[in-house]
Amino acid sequence: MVSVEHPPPATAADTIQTALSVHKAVIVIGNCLVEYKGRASSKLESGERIVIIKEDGSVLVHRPTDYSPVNWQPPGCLFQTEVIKDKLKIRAIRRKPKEAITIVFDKIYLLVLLSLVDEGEFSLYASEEDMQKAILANPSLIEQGFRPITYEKKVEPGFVDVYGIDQNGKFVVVEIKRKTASKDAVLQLQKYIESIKGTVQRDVRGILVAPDVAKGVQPLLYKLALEFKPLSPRRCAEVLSSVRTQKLSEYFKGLPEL
Amino acid sequence: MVSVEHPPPATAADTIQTALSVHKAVIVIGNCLVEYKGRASSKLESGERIVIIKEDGSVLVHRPTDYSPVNWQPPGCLFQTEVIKDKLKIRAIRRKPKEAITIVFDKIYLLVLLSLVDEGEFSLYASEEDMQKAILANPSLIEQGFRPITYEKKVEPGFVDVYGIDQNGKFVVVEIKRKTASKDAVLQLQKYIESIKGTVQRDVRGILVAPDVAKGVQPLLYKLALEFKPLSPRRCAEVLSSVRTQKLSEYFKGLPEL
DNA sequence: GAGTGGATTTCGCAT
DNA sequence: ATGCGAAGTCCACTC
Repeated sequence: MVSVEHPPPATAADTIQTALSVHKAVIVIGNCLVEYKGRASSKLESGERIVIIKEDGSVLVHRPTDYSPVNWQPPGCLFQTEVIKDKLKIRAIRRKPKEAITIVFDKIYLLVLLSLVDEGEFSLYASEEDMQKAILANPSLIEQGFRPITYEKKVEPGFVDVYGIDQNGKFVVVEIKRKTASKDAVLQLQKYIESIKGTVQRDVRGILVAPDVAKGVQPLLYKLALEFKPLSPRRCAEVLSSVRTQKLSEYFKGLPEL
Repeated sequence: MVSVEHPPPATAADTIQTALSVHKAVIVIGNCLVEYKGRASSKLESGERIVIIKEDGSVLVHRPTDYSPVNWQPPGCLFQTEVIKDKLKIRAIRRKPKEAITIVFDKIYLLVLLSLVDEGEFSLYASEEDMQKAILANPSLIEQGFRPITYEKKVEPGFVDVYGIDQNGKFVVVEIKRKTASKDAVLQLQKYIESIKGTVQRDVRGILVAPDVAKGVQPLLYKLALEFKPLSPRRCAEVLSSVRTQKLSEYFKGLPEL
């Protein structure tokens, strides 16, 4: 790791170009302008920012506040550095979609060159997929006697999260949301049920699984004769922790055949 | 701006705590573990990363690749630093939703303290809102004789982007997408039309405005008797550039009353 | 404070 | 490659 305070622009330009060519990451802190043209266009007037260029060719321009970068470029950019009138100009270009950002520094406070090594594994729990897995692994989370038949079943308007039979032999369509379910979720579920009702003779129940429902959703559920089963992603992650495997399809093994 | 290479953990802890208390930004580069618990949970094993803590209490943990941070915290966090067994532990906590990330550094390569000043104005062109404005300012972008009546009109399933009358007095519902329109966009438009047809006696046309449509959308449009008007955000931004005002409502002024 | 929809969304998976 | 939907989405705006 190399860090240089207040490097002259020419030095900075060379250093950055070299670093990028050997796939090192670069951090530049200083006063700059940014322009973007591509899917949209943007202009950012002069100010002090943190710019990160990663070894995969992604770019981030961060202002002093906010979670999200004010300008950026996803991985895969080509770079070009240049000194114009004592200013450092960095241009990052992407094909497909064709777009580019141009960053012009008139002051550079700090330049950092890095070669980070990061083999650490990242695992995330309690996604919607985890909820799906938990239900397949432990169908009684829905209700006593529920038996899943398929997951991600294709019906005309889209894909049903989980599809199964209840203890009375009725078909059950399960729609899963990891957050408070909105009106949209209910309408989606309704669409699936309509679609399935058109193809089978049996009764079809619809169950919305979510930690909560938005206001005004409860009456809608009642009106459409759909059911709600409260279930949090956290709870699902716990249930899953004892039987966690890799793929969703693994959870499907051994489900009762219709 | 202060940058320190390889600071001892105790010094780093104090420095960071002080910096955060006076709302300075901090960058820490080193080898760390990250754990997150809140809306979901995650664990990130040991590796070298760039951590940015901004003055507004947002946190970013960046790996050597990728546009998006592997872990983060939106603005408004409270911080706590600590040294345990020669390791620097940083904890960022947020209420509402209740969540926290914990970052433990066992090696610190670089510590940077910053007080960035950034008053630069940011402007973005060619968003979906720009397309809406362009159409209101120049209705013939849709077709000869089209007259907008309202925008963001509330109908049961949601909001209609632009609503108007064609030269034959038929109602027109316009759905705008700034990217290739998917099946979803068409179904949304269809929902609006159904809803409006239920309340008026006149014919209602549906026009999907987008730079392009996804494969399989064309037949769907035909089947539902909807129309497609190709229009790019870029083109709209150009049209708009000559008449750009501030608010969407400004473009609505002087629209013909029904 | 909750609900709704856009984003230069990004990301991942399936076709 | 394209399409489709989820995301610890974030964010701004409305009610």
